[in-house]
Amino acid sequence: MQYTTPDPLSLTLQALADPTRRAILARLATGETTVKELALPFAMSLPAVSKHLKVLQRAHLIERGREAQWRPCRLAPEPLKEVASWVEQYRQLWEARFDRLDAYLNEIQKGKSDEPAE
Amino acid sequence: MQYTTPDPLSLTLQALADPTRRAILARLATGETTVKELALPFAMSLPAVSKHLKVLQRAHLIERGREAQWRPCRLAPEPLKEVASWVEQYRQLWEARFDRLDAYLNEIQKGKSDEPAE
DNA sequence: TTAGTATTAAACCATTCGGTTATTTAACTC
DNA sequence: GAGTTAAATAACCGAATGGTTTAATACTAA
Repeated sequence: MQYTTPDPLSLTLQALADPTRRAILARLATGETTVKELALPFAMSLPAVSKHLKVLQRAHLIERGREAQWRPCRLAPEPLKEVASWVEQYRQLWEARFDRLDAYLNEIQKGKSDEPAE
Repeated sequence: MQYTTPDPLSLTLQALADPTRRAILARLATGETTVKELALPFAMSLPAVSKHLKVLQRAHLIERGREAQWRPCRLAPEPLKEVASWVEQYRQLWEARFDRLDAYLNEIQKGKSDEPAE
């Protein structure tokens, strides 16, 4: 389905960048279930859901089992760790920006704004 | 460039799902700079980098300025907040999984494994 | 005005994506 | 075996992606 396998983080993020797939993960967070049941809430065909599951599986965000004619899916949240730690690198940056805005608003409050927030 | 604008979180995640774009953000975390300078580390043409910047801008992850013939880019980390809070929803799940593995390993250590980790 | 620099825009290309319908495969049940 | 159910696969489609090269735009500087 792809020429060069992307790095794991890109693979994870790309899998997460679709609302249907995130909804599937949210459903699976409440417990293992079947493809048919996963497909129920969505206005799309079963094969479409099957493809989404394949993308999630390729990103190691779900694992599949076998039980008679069912192929139950369960959440595999481990790859999310890498997403969390990647985004945490930037936390201080967005908080710094907030701090600056805070400081600016405090200045305004006091009536003397000598350092505008951009 | 797109028919229906996706939801903001999908837009952000999709923008992040490319190693070039994440590298650009990492560079911008150290300070504002120009397109040409941003393009230097990459083995691709300038228009390619320009397109990546457009994607990041569409996702509101960067902002552009104007200074003579340069269009300096600066990081706009706010959308990452939503990514952080989305992924945090799952933290207890991946930690729970670790806990279960921990418990299992403890059982093994003791020599009696009556509850295998799946 | 002309030349140079920074950047974008346009047109193109191959691949991927997200969906469809129709067909297969696999397992169960009668 | 025949029918039913669960799910995947195949073949197709239009749009988006990530890249290219070539041309245009915007500004500076001589």
